[in-house]
Amino acid sequence: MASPQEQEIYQAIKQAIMEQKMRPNMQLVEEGLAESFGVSRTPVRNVVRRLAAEKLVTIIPYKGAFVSCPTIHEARQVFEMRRVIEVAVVRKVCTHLTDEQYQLLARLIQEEHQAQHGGRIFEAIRITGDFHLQLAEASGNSYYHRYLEELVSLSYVIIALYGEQKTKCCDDHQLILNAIRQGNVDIAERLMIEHLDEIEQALHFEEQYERPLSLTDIFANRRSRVGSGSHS
Amino acid sequence: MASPQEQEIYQAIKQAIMEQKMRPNMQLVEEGLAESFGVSRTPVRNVVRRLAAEKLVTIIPYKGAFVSCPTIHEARQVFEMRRVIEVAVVRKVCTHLTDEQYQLLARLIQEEHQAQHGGRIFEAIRITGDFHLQLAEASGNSYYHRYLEELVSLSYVIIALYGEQKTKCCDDHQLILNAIRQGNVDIAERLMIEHLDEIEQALHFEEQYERPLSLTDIFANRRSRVGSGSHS
DNA sequence: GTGCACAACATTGTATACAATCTTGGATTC
DNA sequence: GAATCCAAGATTGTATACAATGTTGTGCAC
Repeated sequence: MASPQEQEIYQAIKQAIMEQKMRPNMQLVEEGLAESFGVSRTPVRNVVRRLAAEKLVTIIPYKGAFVSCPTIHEARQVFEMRRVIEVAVVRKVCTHLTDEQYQLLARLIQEEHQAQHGGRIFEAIRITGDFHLQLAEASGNSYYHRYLEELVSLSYVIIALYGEQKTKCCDDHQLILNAIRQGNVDIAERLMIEHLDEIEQALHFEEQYERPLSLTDIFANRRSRVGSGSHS
Repeated sequence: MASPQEQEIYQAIKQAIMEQKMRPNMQLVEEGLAESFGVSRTPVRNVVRRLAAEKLVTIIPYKGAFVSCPTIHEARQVFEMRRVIEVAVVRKVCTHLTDEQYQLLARLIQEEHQAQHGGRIFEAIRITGDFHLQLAEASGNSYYHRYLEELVSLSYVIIALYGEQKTKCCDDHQLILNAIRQGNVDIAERLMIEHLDEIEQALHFEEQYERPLSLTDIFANRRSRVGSGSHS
């Protein structure tokens, strides 16, 4: 759809965000990125706008593009949407999973384990997402995959913001895959919901943990205090 | 998010596609559009790419952008996805529809009736879509609305391709709204599914009605015949 | 007459230049 | 010393120019 050059830039920036090399609220300056990739601003601009359409970055007119910093509220919406889509995916896949697709998913789980044990944490996280996406792909409905790709990307950012760094939920995928393999629709659905709930509940969504990272929010209640304190 | 200028161009082109002023597979030439709107190619280009991200147009590199022409297969996927999302929307809205939201939806239904009776067919179609979108908005989860907006737009194109021009399903919306108002989750869900199924089944999805409009497809089986006929 | 090569054209892809807007720093005024 | 205004800088938004690519038409060879 887009030119191969743009596709490359898109993948690079997206991966940088997902691997937390670019943290939420960090600015994406077009000229800087253009220089890094050895191209002009034009293709970079297109990519940034595409990422904005996917809500991975937020554009403020005449100010700049920033890595999105989902609020707790938005994060909950993302996981709610994931539940809806992934339940539909699981239910559908239960009825017609080919051997080939099964093998692919099983291998992903194995790779995830290996990365986990090898301490390659970002690879493990990436593969975790790939499992969900591959499952969506197996459903045969491209919209499940398309929308889930967006939601999974956002999940990475959300976990970066509110999650603890350790990831453990490995067996869940295997259990889900087993249930699907056996065509156990209701069990597979239940397991998927529990799995997603587990991820969501591992996040620090209590108010005190909110990390807005936008300065306006951080110092929102300061104004009244300034001037009343004793500054030496 | 995008500049107001681009937003205007976006709305205009999108509406033109939805009102069938631009038919599937028609090319969107950037310079032509730019001239129409009195701007340069740059903002038009951004809009076209945005529409491509929404699958409303298809870009072929170095060739052009064309109004999408969903296949029967893709159309079915769109309606499957709609069912999943809209069922979730309806179930959620059942539990917390405010009076204000109810009034808004009731008024949309009324407007739809008026447009229908007044013969303003495209307005009626537009309002039909607005009802579904407004319902999604009432759910409070912006992702329902975001994705549904895409799917509803595509539905217009699909109906343009495979549907008959008469639209009748008016009472459905009222029945759904009543069920929601009464908090009847299961009935509301059933009605929504039936409603969407009705729309889908009103489409001519039999093979003989497929209108690909891409010339390669139209004349796919011609080659063998050429030369064997008697051309005077 | 048919098939192929090449050139002209149309259209998109990319780079660059300029305009619009926001932010920041300093000078001026009180 | 504090507040305000204005100018300089930084960054994005838009327009234009040029390069890459695909399409179409024409002429030549056979």
